Amino acid sequence: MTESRAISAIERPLTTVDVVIFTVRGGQLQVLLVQRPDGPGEPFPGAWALPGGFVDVRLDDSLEDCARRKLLDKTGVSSPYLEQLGSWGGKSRDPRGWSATHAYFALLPFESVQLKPEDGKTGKTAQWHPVNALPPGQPLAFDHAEILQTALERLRSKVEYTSLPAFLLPEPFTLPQLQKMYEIVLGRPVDKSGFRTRALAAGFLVESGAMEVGSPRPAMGYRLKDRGAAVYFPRTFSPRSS
Amino acid sequence: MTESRAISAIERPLTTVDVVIFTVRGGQLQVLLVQRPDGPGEPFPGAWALPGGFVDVRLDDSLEDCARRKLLDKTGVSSPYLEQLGSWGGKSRDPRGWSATHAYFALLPFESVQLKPEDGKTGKTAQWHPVNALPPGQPLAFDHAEILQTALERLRSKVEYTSLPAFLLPEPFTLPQLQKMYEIVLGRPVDKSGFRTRALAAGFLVESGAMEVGSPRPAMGYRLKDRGAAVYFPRTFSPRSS
DNA sequence: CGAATAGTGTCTTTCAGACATTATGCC
DNA sequence: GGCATAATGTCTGAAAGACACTATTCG
Repeated sequence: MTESRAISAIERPLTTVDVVIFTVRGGQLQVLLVQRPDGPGEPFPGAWALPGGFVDVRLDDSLEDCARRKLLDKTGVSSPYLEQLGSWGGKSRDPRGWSATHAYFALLPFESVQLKPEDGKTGKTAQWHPVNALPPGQPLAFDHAEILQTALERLRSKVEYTSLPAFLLPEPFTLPQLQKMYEIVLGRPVDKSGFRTRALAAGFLVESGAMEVGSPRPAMGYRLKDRGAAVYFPRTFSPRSS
Repeated sequence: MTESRAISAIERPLTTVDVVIFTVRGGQLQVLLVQRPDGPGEPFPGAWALPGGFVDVRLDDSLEDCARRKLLDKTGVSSPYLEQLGSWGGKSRDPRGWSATHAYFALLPFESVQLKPEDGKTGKTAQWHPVNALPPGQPLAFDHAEILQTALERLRSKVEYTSLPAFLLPEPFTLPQLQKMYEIVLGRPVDKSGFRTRALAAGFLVESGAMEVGSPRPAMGYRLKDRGAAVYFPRTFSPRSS
């Protein structure tokens, strides 16, 4: 049994955290990617990858702390929507050895991001890429394509029945703007009337006064009642509320 | 940057896998727990814990392999429903150092389990415990209470709109038996008519001939069309199918 | 025949989808 | 007034919840 061996004798896998950071820019869902460094011994040199890296047992009190640190480092955003996605681990995903990564996914408004023009030391650059138009002919490093795919599926699935897209907008926002976020993520139009009814009934919005938004008629502005958590819309198999 | 340090110099967290194994026995949802060993340096000696342990980089090709190995070891079951639950990691969850665990949850029919009467070497015993009546006054080891809680929430939530409870039954089973599984997990009665309609419409069942089941009238037996995956019932915000 | 369980039918309410209509502000 | 967008109203069909009813087997 593993437990009966001395702790120090146990061979420990490499432990990393990767973050799938989504935003919407120019009407498209985009993901933040960084380029792998070129140094000796570096795996996948020059390839695009999800931002992430080793857990630093001195800096990070927890996995989520680690994810937040990497997110802050790359985007300057300190409190986006952040959710654990899952973990991927095995002997062959990293040429340097048995490794396990803890993947998170984050949503943030494009306007809140301050990308560093260039990461001085390593020359690595972070860039937004439309999820439907990743750099062609250049597969992502490690198993990051699979992780990104899972993140996309999770996002699209949850958008069907949660308030997640609200975290893609700066506050305050209007209902038509929010509807657009849903449409962009889902990749299909959403009926206005039904959308409004459901969004308002879900009770995650608070009015914050009318907004000028560049269109003829001003619209009501809204804020999230609780930026800390997403709201789930009612599901099936549940007893009717009222 | 962590990446610029030599790989060998990076302090690696302990890496474990834990499995929350559910079954239904005696009309109750139960979870399999093991007792922590008593040896020197062992954390939480004697406490109940989720089955799990260190990843063995020699034995395990992947995290899921590791979970399956532990599951087979404890229950003798080789292909239950198995799903990743999430990961928990931090500096203080294990007194032996910074550690990260990858948690899985499994569903299996009670009848398929062969618990070893006792694990010879360590004297550890595995036992079923009703989730509503864990050993009183004895908190679970590590953060396993939190992991179990998360597993329960995930299970109860998914039961609302998936075929998960079917994995708690040996095949073939009848619709009334399946309905009972839903009711046990959800903790409330479910309407027979509606249940039958939805379950059959979801299309994850295949008829397999009538069964004697100890009740006056025989019932139709069913098997799962695909034991490899759960089926999701239709959700909201989606275009009508027909 | 009665008891017990399996399985079906019916009614009603809710609600999402589709689409039409009204409201408001700017040119 | 005309236009563009915001917001609301109306109709319909699908489906879930509730509950009544029929069917089959055993004693």
